[in-house]
Amino acid sequence: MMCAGELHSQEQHCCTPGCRVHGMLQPWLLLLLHEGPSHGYQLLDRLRRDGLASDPDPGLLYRTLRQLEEEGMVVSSWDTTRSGPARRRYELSPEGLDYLHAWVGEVARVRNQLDHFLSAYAQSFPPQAVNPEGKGGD
Amino acid sequence: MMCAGELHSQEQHCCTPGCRVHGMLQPWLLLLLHEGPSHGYQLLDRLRRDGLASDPDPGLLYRTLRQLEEEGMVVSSWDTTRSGPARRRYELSPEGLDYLHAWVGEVARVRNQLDHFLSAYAQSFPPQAVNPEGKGGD
DNA sequence: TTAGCATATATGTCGCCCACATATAGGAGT
DNA sequence: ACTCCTATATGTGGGCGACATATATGCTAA
Repeated sequence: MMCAGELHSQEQHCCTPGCRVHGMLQPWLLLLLHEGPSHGYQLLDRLRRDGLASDPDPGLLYRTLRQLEEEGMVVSSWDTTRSGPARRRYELSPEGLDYLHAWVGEVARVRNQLDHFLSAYAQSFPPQAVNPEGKGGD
Repeated sequence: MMCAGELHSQEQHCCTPGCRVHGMLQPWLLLLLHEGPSHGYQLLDRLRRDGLASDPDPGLLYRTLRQLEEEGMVVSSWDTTRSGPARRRYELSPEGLDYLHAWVGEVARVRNQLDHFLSAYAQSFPPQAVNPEGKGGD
């Protein structure tokens, strides 16, 4: 995690100003649900193991699922077949599938923007440039 | 820009929920300032032409520059040598240069995360997979 | 029995970044 | 005077993430 403040002072307990994947929870949930219906806690586990860099916040996850439901991207139903607390079973809707596809375009675009930045940086700081012309790099 | 709501209802005047480059204004400013001192309005122009996908918000830009100054990443001074309104000349500090380098690592990490998502998506939706085994894809 | 733990869902609060609107001011052209 | 361009700055509101906390079910150990 990085934050301008952290280079010269303490914390700022929150949300890492600076770069991070913002809003990637939604597409990850849509993608995981495309593989089959699931419930919040399980999605949390799958994200922990496979998806996001750091532990997704349960609060955010459940809020995001409810939001996706409000928007019609997923459909939920209570599942009380198993013992233990009732769980909400989420299922991807056709709209949700469309949304997932649309998301991918956005993500690819963002990735290209990051590439663009990294290229621009690489131009300003040529990696190990041993240049025969003798022009100074930095 | 994309927003779940936009697929089935109207607007939400603000901030594109969904994916976007979050917090990339800072590293872009640091990178541009590495090429030489500049002032806000000029940075805005350079970003418009070269950097970010969409017009950066002037308000955000000036706020970000002041924030970077508070954090010691840039140093500013008034420039009244030219006619017209006074302008603040921003210059990258050594700390700012360190910060830029740190940023690049973050950006690369995020890019890898986006790649990871795109790969996972590609696995779920194999591109044009004409599979000889005859197994249904979707 | 009751205390603790894992499972499972949910809300409160705060901070950051972004979008959009607006304010201020100097200088140039009409 | 009025408008436009340059240039900097603040107000306001929203979305998402981080962290804390509340709730309830069921199992197990003391």
